Amino acid sequence: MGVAGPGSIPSPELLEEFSQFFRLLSEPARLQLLCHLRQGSADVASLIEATGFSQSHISRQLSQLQRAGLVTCDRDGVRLIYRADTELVEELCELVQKRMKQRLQQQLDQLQTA
Amino acid sequence: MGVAGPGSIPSPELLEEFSQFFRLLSEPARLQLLCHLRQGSADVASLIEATGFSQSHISRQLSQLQRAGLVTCDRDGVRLIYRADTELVEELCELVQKRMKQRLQQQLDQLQTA
DNA sequence: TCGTTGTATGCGTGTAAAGTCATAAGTGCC
DNA sequence: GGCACTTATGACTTTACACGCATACAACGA
Repeated sequence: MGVAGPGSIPSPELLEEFSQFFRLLSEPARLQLLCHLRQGSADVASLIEATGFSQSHISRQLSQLQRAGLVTCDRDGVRLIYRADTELVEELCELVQKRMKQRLQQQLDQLQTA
Repeated sequence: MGVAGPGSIPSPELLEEFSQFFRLLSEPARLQLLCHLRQGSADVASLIEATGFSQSHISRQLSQLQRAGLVTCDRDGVRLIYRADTELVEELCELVQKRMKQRLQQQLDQLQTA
């Protein structure tokens, strides 16, 4: 039994929530930020340095991730130190990656048997 | 050790692939189609009936899902019977849902202790 | 309090993708 | 062959959002 019992369709609201979450991860910039934060907390300056994005862009993306609880921040004087809770994201990415590998392997097998 | 070794950032290409996959799930319409197909294979007519979307829209969404391997189809005469490989999607959604519950529970606890 | 530094936000632009309509392309039946 | 039916696709409009610039806001130090 999964997200909803077989035979039932999730409500539009729930579908919307799921899609909103996945939308967060559908932007390379946000995934990139999460990846950087995966290596440890970082202040905004270093994220700008690492990604090349503008300060305003990074600020917006981080606030989105923060709303979803994927990121938190503590103040260090004036600057903010961001930290990512990447456990979930890593699990999700691993599942997807596993699937990607499977698919590529299948395509490879098809080419070799042909 | 996760998607990439700690200390390394996934390549832009890999980030792009991940984000493309998540983008597929970031659209309620596509999630909805997957949910319907989760209950068993279905032809396009029934999907139109169930969702209210136009035929062309459904066709496009299904072709996107098909490219990603989340959906396959067999011919039955003129019409196409679609089938979903929803195992991955269900696992992903369960992880996300687990997280949603945690977050809501935390917020609830905060309200109750306050 | 004022200046400095760091972060958030209003505004504008550009682009990607949703969604519809009309129509082409494919499939089976006569 | 032609005809009915199902799916795919080109053209189009509309909407959502990334992204940067300028600027407002917040926090610290002199």
